Amino acid sequence: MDDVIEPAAADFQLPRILAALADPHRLATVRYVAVHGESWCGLVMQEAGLAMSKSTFSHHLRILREAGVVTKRISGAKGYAQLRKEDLDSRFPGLMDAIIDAEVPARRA
Amino acid sequence: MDDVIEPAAADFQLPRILAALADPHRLATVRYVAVHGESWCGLVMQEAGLAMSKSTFSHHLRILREAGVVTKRISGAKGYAQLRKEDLDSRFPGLMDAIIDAEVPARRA
DNA sequence: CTCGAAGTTCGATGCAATTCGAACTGTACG
DNA sequence: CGTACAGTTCGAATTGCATCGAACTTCGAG
Repeated sequence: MDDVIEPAAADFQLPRILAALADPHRLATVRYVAVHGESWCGLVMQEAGLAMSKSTFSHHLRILREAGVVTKRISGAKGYAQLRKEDLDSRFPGLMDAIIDAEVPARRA
Repeated sequence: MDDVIEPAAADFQLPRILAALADPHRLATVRYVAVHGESWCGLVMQEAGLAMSKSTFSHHLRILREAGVVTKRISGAKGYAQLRKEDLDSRFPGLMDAIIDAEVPARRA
């Protein structure tokens, strides 16, 4: 069921990581787990303002995992996503900090 | 003829910039001008190892310009591309440095 | 065991990106 | 002026991406 490959840090590919982060939904997801640490996927969807179906979110999370940006841990029926900050920093120092700390354009409620 | 919009730094959109950099060809282009400074487009195509038609390169350069990553200057019949380093740094400090300084995977000749 | 919650997978669909060649515009140079 | 060079634009073909609903698995709670 879970044959998603989460690559080792040595196998990270910059274009793939950038592509994973280039989608606004995925960027919001990454920002959320960057700030809140390991988070339950359901909460991420709610709190990160992602209006999409479960299957679509699952798809996006897969992209992030296969690029090496996040890991997923399963506990019971729930899944928890976490940013692979150390691995990312080891391969691309400063990249995630720059992206996470970037000024977020004001979003009107 | 040249109605490509090069956005002001204040209008930069992170997802768009990341998407522009996510393509290996465009990433190689950016890296080249980052190292060599303002460069003639023809040279960039040759030296950056881009095996593509002129029209395709023109397309990629447009993506980079519209995202705000590079500027183009026309001198006579030739065009010269330059990285908008200051503008990029002002909006996303550390981002371009991280990307430019990233270890490039060895490419076998 | 049964039910609901949590996720994944599977088509299908619609949209966007990449690529090319051909035709065009404009510059430089004999 | 005519030729070659530099680059853009325009379809057209191919491919990939985002999205959804439906069906399925798995876990936890009764």
